[in-house]
Amino acid sequence: MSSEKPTTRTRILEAAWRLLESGQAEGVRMADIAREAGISRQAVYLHFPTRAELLVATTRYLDEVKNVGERLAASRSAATGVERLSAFIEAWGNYIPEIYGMAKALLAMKNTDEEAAAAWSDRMQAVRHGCEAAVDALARDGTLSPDRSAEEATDLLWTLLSVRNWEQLVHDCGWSQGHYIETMQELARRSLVHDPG
Amino acid sequence: MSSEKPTTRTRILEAAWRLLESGQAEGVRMADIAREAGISRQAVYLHFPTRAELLVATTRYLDEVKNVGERLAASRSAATGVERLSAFIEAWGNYIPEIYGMAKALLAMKNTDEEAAAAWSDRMQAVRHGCEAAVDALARDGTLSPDRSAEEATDLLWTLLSVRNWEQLVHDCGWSQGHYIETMQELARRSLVHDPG
DNA sequence: CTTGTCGCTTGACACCATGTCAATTGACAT
DNA sequence: ATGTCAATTGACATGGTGTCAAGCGACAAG
Repeated sequence: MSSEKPTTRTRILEAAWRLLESGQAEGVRMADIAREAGISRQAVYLHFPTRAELLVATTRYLDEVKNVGERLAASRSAATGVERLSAFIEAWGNYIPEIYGMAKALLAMKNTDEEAAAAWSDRMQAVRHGCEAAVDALARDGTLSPDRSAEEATDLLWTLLSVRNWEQLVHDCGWSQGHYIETMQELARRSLVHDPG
Repeated sequence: MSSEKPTTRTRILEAAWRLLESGQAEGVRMADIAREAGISRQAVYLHFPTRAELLVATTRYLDEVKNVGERLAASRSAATGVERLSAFIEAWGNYIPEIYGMAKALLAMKNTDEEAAAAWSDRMQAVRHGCEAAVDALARDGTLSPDRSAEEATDLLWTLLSVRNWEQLVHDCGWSQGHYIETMQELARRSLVHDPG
């Protein structure tokens, strides 16, 4: 029942995803997406009023298909705050490369498009909540570094785990994904956890 | 002799700077800059062939006027590696807000314009060299964290001190400039320095 | 005083991507 | 047959960048 008849809408979303995923985020025009989906440029506008809304919808589609929620299950079920922190970093850190194409496109639109900015901010707030939950777990254990408030710690962790930082370390500096994850885990531990051991 | 007759070129650069500095980085068009400089739009093109080259020139002009080199003098003359690290973070961290308008505009163009990307990368490499020098000073003192190579440490420090991270903490999270500096210094110490204390 | 040229102006225009509009086609249902 | 729905075709408006050509005023040199 699932792969019977992909609707045009879905074909557009998958086309957008495919193009964005494979580099050149900035070069993806409405006409390109239409061609990739095998329909006319105007047909795209019948389904999505603006480029921004198409990108936003693609983001949601990705989240649905990739099931972000499930990914974070491990981090929620961790026994201690420290373990939870590490699990969260691993889960989110490994999700970044999968959404990187999308993220880049959305990030680029953020400058000019109000809605794209709102959409991105929305996604990032979700990540921030994950950070907050991890920090709260530390606080409950009494392992949160004493010279940092929960909010500050959340801000810091959230910033540390930004897509931009991932991009810089993995793409620009050539770090492996594994090394990125390990280093972020260690960095978070050293900067947020009291007496990290 | 200095403020006798500002050349048109200089007036363009100052106009661009003024507009970029005061927010709305994305909304600064060639026509706006021309109007601000009190000349015709086409005159701008007589001095700068493209928008990208104008932005790049403005960046260089800013660096010249603000004299970045001098700012880092304090960090170079620090006695210990740890002091040097802190001084460098303070110097660069306090420079960021002054170039933020420019940076934002250049960063936005990076996606589409080859030359803007190159110019930005160039500026950031300069910052990276500063990071490298600080890390090397730690290594010479024997205070560089043993489980990190000099290059890794440089990558990490450089990423930590990115304009994007400053933007997120100070703008999005509402941190004060002072708090940003202190936290970055502490974070760098905790993650790069062996037995920080 | 004329001639040249330099820096700038004016205005028209090409280009390109987004988004709009209107008329048309083809499939499917009733 | 008729209606409707999704999609097509092609024309067009908009907004910003960058190009081009003609003209103009000031200043220098013959």
